[in-house]
This record gives sequence, C-alpha cells and structure tokens, in this order.
Amino acid sequence: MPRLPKDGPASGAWQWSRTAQTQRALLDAARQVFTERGFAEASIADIVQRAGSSVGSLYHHFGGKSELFIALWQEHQLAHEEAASQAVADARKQGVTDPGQLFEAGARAFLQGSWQRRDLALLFASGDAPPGFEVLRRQRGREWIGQNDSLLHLTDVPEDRVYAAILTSLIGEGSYEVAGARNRRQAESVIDAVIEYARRLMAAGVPPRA
Amino acid sequence: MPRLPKDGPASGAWQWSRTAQTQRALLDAARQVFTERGFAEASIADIVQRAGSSVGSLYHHFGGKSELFIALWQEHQLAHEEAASQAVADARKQGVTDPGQLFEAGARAFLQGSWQRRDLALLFASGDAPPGFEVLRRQRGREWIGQNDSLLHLTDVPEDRVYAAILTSLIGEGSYEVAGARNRRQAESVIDAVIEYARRLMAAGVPPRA
DNA sequence: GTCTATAGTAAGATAGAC
DNA sequence: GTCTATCTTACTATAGAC
Repeated sequence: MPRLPKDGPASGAWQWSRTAQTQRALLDAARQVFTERGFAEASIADIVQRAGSSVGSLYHHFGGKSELFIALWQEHQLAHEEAASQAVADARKQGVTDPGQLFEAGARAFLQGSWQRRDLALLFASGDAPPGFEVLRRQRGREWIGQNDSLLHLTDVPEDRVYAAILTSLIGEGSYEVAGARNRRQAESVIDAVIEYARRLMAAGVPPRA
Repeated sequence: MPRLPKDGPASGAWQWSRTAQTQRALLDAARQVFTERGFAEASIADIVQRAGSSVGSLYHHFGGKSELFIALWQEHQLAHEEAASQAVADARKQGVTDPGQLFEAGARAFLQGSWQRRDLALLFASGDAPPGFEVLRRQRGREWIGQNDSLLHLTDVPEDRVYAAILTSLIGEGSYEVAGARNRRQAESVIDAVIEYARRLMAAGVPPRA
C-alpha cells in the first residue's frame, strides 16, 4: 500500500521536514499500541502499520522498540514537568514564598496532568516497560525533587537518597491512582489526599543524622 | 550428561521426591542467574544448565521463565512476611499494644530482611521483571498493609487505596535503599529513616473525607 | 538523507520419545 | 518426570531504491 506522491507539499505553507512527520506518526501510533497492549505485548509490526511507516524507518529514527517507548515517556514527562514549573512560577508571581506551598502547587499541577493523559500515566506506572526503564524513572524523579524542593540540599548520602526516593514514589503512586480514578471529581479527591501525605512527609524536614 | 540412577534413595533417611529436588535446583539456579543478569537478559538455557536440568523440565514444573521468576519472588516474599509477623507477635508478647508501635516492629523486621538477601531485594525492585509482575506486587503490598495495620478498615474507595499504595511504596522504596547500602551500619541508619517517614505518614490517620 | 524489502539470528515455547 | 529436537516469533542488520 504505497503512499501517493501526488499528495506532497502543494501549497508552500508547510515544509516541515519529512523526518518530523514520520517521528510524530510513529510516536502517535506507539501511544495507541503501547497503551492498548502494554510494552511486551506490543509488536513493532503493529506500530509501524498504524503509523503508515516501516520497520526500517522505526529503527532509523529511534533505534528500536525500547527507545521508542522511552522517547514517548520523555515527551510525556516533559509536558508534566513544564506544567509543574509553570504552576510554581505562577504561584511565585502571586507572592507565595513558602517552599512547601510552592512544592504543593507544582505537585498539584503534576498530578492534574496525570488525569489528563491517563492512558500514558497508567502505562508508565504499570511496570511493563523495557529493561533499564525503572532506573531512568528513578533518576528523573530524583532530579525533579532536587529542583523543586530546593530547600533541601540533597547529596548522595543514603539518608538523603531515601527522602528523595520516597517523595518521588509518593508522587508516582499518587499519579497512578489519579489516572485510575473513575471521574474528574474522584481524581481531584485523590489529588488532595496525595498532597496531604506529601505535606506530612515534608513537615519536619529530613530526620536527624548520627 | 545423564544422572546416575545408582545414587538413588539408598538409606531410607530421605525419600524427598524427585520433584522437590528438581524444583529446588531450578529455584537456586534462577536466583543466581536472575540476580546476576536481571530478568530480560537471563536465558533459560543458562538457568537449566546451572541447575543440571533441562528446558522441558523447567516448563513442566513452572510453566515458563516468567512463572519461575514469580515463584522465586513468592518464596522471598513469604520469608519477609513471616519475619515481620513473628516480630509483631513478639512485640505483642512483651506487652506492646499501640498499633503504630506494632506496625513499626513489623516494618523493621521486614526491612532487615531486605538487608539479608540484598540480592533478591534489589532484583525485585529493579523493575526488570515479567509483564504483570508490578500488578502482583501492588496486590500483595496492599494485602500486607491491610493485615498489619488493622486499625484502618481499608475499603476499595480511592482514598483508602492511595493510603495503602503510598505506605506500600514507602516500604518498597525503603527496601530498595536498604538493599543498596554499603554496610550493615548504613543499612540500619536507612531503616531508621524509613521508619520515621512511615510514622509521619500514619500520624494523623487517613485524611478527612468529603 | 530517508526509507523499503528482505534475510539473519537468538531465544522462548512446544511436542513427543523415553 | 525428564529431555531433545523443532517451531515460532520478533529483534537486528543490510542492501539498495528514491
């Protein structure tokens, strides 16, 4: 089923590179197939078929099934984090200075993003992912906590790692439960609960050292 | 390389079934290979070779690579939970009645188990596992919380699920960090930190409902 | 530089003899 | 119950058209 060359760039309005189009088509198809069937069950053939592309193309642009999955995650993650950063910036503009409240604003925006784009949030929290993905998630989560909760000067000592890891997994688990909510109202209720737990955790800072 | 039938149950002392021996050999080999190379990278051929068994035997007893992995996890999990239950029972005998303190005793025993058997704890927290494993973990974690923290009557409403999920992932992440500690002293220090965070989380019970 | 078609390879799964 | 031989699937690599 070859594409028709007739349908090419007629009106000079868009000379978007062919590359960008192909990558977008593959990412969109990947989103469909991965969210429907999970990572392991998804087949490359299925993805490229829906994208109207080819196996070789996928390997050319992304390097493989795993890398395509990770690219999809990075896109999702970026949207999440931008929303959170924006929310923090807005709060700052309105005069909020308390780090706890700023973190809360960011976390709330982050979790609301999990409700929009539920499909992806559930996928990435399902554990059905390529080898090494969990490591990436942990790294990213730790970096994110480090940025947002700038009050804490997190180092590489285990006690700090535990704090960051637990805050991250709290947000992560919350994200999963939000995505699984039945309706918007329920999602908001879950978000409130998650924020409350985060507040408790941060209340007294890191525990005293030896 | 066929096994010699000569070496059978000579002195009637042990009539352990052949089945039990084979399963043990496969589980032991699986522990070695999975902890060394992870789930995805591990090959069935490698496992059966180290076990002195065969591919067909593995499929006969366990059903496949994934099921073998899960059987290994269940064994590990059982040991963890028995240690925790024992610790709770001991605390009760010594007159402790406060649910928070009882939970703490169980959680501490659980985390100490992650330090012994570090290899398995790291494996199961690495995310490199068969499809569906994450679902099993969540289920088991939720059941465990439900048993141990009997003060809370957890139901299936999202707010309760969040609480259970977060407490579970707190213990899970803690378990991972404990297993990655450099020495016993450091592990104890991490355990203290995790217990402290759990205490904060449980301090005020579940959040108020609408 | 971009993509298609196709062959190669590795490994998990299965069937059937013993 | 155990094991070998075989099958199937899907990732990987490559040659060459446009």
